[in-house]
Amino acid sequence: MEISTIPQLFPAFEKELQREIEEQGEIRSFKTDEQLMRTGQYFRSTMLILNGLVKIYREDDDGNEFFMYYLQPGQACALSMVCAAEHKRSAIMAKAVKDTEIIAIPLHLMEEWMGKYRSWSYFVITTYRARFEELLSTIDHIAFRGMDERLEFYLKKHQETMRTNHITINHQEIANELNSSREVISRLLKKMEQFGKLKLHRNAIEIIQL
Amino acid sequence: MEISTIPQLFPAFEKELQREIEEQGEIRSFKTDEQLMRTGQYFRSTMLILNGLVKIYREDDDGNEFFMYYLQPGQACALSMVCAAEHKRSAIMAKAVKDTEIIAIPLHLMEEWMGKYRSWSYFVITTYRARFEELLSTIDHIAFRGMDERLEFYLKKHQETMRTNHITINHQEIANELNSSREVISRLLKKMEQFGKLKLHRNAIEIIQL
DNA sequence: TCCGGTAGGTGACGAAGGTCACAATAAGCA
DNA sequence: TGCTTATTGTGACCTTCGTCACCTACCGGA
Repeated sequence: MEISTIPQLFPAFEKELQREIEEQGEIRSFKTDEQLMRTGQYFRSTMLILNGLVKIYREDDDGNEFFMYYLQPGQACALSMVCAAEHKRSAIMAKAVKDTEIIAIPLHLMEEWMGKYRSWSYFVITTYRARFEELLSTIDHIAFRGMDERLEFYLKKHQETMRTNHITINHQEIANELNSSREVISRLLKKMEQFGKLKLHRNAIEIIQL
Repeated sequence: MEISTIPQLFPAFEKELQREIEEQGEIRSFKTDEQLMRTGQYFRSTMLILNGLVKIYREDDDGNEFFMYYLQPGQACALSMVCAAEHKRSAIMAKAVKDTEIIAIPLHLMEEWMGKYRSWSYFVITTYRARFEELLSTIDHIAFRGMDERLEFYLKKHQETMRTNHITINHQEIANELNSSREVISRLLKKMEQFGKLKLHRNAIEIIQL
């Protein structure tokens, strides 16, 4: 795993802020598939992604998990900001999809820096903005689109984020993330294969043309 | 319409900021059912609600409108902040449901105040937070719940926001806002009436017990 | 090589919800 | 009062999607 430094990942931050992050932030590591946070958990810190890759899910009471968006190195979890600040339970679940390192910023620093560093308050706002857009786009899909379009969008996102046409995943997992069922996903994938959009393998999907 | 002053609506703002808003903001009035912003429009300002009531919708390409949440006096449109700052087209539509007055803050002031007034940057972040939560709850409903639950939630929200058990609306409009069809809504409402949850009238619904 | 486990394929069926056609009311107005 | 229009009610039918049952293909280890 390549080590990325704070200055590299957050070049817009003031030198002083970068130093504070390095000194006061607590680095935590997660293995692939490990959960960074669980639904119902309380937050006492917000987290910046250093390296790896994280997926953010919404869960309902029955444990269904619904994939919302990816978090990449250099990004922060907007939800952890919301929850930390409001002393509320987390309403989402975050899972590492690669081995991942994050740096945790305690709540009191987060607040303090808001007044102290312009680049920090700008970063926080930009983070909200970006996630806001993602959520809107998610709403679009589930409100207006059918499962076929949503599946295609899901694969496209995966392809772009992982920068590969070879997706290692099984149908059941996709079904979980789209809050659907394995059979439905299998059928739709088969149809897409017939249209020449992709090729199906065991435990893997090869994207041809979406 | 009662006139609410800036200090009354935004008591947390510094005196100086309140004065700037009064001096530099541009007050605009909208009649009931008038659109405050349309999908595809560019923003050059953000808007604070002074009085009245605003509904925020997401629209798709075919003109279907999907109700997301209410904005009340003292609140701001988070989306207008996003869009204004990113020079992006609006992805949402806002409609006055009562006669409404807003005060428009030009983009450059919005940015300037971020550094100048702590209460302003706090306000902006709180606004994002609140809308973020609304969106998450919206996603929950459309991802995990059936139309029956969503209809009930919709009526509950209306009841709470308007502080009345007498809702003046027809079935077609509800269907539009939930991205469903009139017949489905009529059937579900009828069922709810049979359960004693409400009473149906022409152009109106009387809520008994939700 | 055999066997068990996992992944994927398929048909049958049902529920939810969208669509169409048309009937029944009620409100408004000439 | 009678006509017109907007609103609501209803049955038939279709599509999408979830579920169940069961089958097939493949992989990996004993």
